[in-house]
Amino acid sequence: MPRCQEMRAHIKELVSQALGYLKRDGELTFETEPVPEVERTRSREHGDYACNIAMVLARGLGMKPRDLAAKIRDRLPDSKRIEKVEIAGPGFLNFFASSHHLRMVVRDILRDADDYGRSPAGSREDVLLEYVSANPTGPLHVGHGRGAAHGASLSAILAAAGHTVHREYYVNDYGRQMDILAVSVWMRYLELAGERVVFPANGYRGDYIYDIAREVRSRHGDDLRHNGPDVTDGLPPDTGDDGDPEVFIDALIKRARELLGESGYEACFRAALETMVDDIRGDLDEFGVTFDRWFSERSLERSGALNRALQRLRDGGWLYEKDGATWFRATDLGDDKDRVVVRDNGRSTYFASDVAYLLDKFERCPGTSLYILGADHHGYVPRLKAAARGLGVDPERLEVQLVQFAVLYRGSERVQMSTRSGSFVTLRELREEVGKDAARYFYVMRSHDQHLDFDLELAKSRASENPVYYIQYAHARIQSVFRKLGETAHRYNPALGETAMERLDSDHEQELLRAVGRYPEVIESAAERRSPHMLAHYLHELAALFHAWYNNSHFLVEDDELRNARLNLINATGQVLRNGLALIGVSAPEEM
RNA sequence: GCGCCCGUAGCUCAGUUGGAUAGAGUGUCGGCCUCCGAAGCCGAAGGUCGCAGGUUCGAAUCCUGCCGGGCGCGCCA
Repeated sequence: MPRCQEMRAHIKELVSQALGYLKRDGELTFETEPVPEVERTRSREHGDYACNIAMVLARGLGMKPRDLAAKIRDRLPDSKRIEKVEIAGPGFLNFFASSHHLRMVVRDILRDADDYGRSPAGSREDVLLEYVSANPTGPLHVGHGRGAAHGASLSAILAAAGHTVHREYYVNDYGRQMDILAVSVWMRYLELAGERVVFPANGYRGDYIYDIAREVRSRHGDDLRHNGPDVTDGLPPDTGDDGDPEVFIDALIKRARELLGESGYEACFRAALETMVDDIRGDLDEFGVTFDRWFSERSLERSGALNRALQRLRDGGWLYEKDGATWFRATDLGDDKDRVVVRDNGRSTYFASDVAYLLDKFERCPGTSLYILGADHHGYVPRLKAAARGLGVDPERLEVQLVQFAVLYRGSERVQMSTRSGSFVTLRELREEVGKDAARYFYVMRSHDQHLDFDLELAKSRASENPVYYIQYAHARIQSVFRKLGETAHRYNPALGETAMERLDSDHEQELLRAVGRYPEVIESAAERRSPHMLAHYLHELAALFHAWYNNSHFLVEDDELRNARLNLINATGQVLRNGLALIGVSAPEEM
């Protein structure tokens, strides 16, 4: 158990005991046992921890808060971890940590090392996170990047806080878009084979389609080749006055299935799907974003999960037939309209798959199922909640986190994001330009429900204005001090430093001690609020405290005790920076 | 029209679920390298927390109504 959590629990216990004494002696009476809340203070002058119990209870007891606070303080048991307790402001009890406590914090960090700040695995509920889940119809773009960075960072933070985490990518390999992709590949294949065919207006036009087509050609030769006229004759017009690209592409898909047969069509389809999923997986791997499972939408039908989910809704009386389709009575469950689950052509909808996947998640994960969605999907939330209710699952177990868009800037100039204009749009290009570390940090440095202005120039800057370099530089500087130490006659002696921790009495040192001790609370809080940006901010703050101290005083002094005490503190600081950066997928360089 | 999100320093944003004198970065201005990495530090200036009510010991935070911005309302995925 991290010491700071113990500290808060410790103070709560002290206050509870004091209240108990007051009650026993008949000085106070409560109807229900009060539960004290203890929080970190904002500024040093208010001590380290504050308790507002006197303000909460004063009214019911007909007392002035400060008077009550004084009574409580007088009965607080002694603790070697508390230096003093003051009454301040409207009635706060301010607790000042003793130097003994601060010494323990550094010792714990150095002892726990990479595990400092981590709670025991499995000590909290299971959480299944689904993130990215972009359609495998093209490369990931910078919009997906934020969801990926957010999901990966949050997963790591939740795991560090003791949750058992399941990370999943839902592969939409079932719908019409995939058919359009398959046909796009086939059309390029025909083009490469020398057939004269006009590419459909609604097809996927990216160069990667040619790559896949070439792959199909090298594997199947001319086996999938058909004459141009056979492919397009008799189809409705694609473009022009009475053309309709939507109608055309559907007809083309039908024609492709007829001409190619099951196995030929499947060849194009599988080549397209596998290439795209591999590409996305590789892209995310390089971004430090990984998954425990890539969940195939198609598998829901094959495994019977789809029918099982629909049957469950039917059993609950939530399905009805109308206009040849099967509808889900979502309006009775909080949604604003009923939803089709099986179309009049007999094919199930995307939403039906979602219901089945949702049920599957609930069955596999006993805790919370967390969706990380782009903000443009917020309209989807009520129907997911309705689905949970319809399945007979507590909708509280379904949690949705909406991630707002990222807007790219080059300096003050906004980067137009258009596939057509060719101005860069893929995540891969972003990584290549600014690097993985900067991209990961920038994506999570703002609250997920806030729009993000992503400045490419700033992300590439190698100066303190760039928060990533600023934090990494603090870490590199710390390692540099130890390298420098190696060039002197002195050797680092942590045990000696530990006996002299009370020598760290300057404001800079005290602030830094407080900050490194706060780290486990930051993890806990960031996990609870599902807010990786809290960690990003904390790391910047920690780096700032270090830089200020570094510029203010010298570490490699002649005094053996003081030098080793200071080395202990910067060693602990480096450890915390490393641990925190690891959670948001940013490296902690030894030198820069 | 209905629904969701957002309005905090010139700009970009925090604000520990209702606490103390609202904080960082950046920009502007002024300082600091004979010294462990100046990729850094110190200081100054900068605010009607969109507006108006309400809730209470206490509101940037919760409630209501406006104003302004973004997004969503398919038998698409």
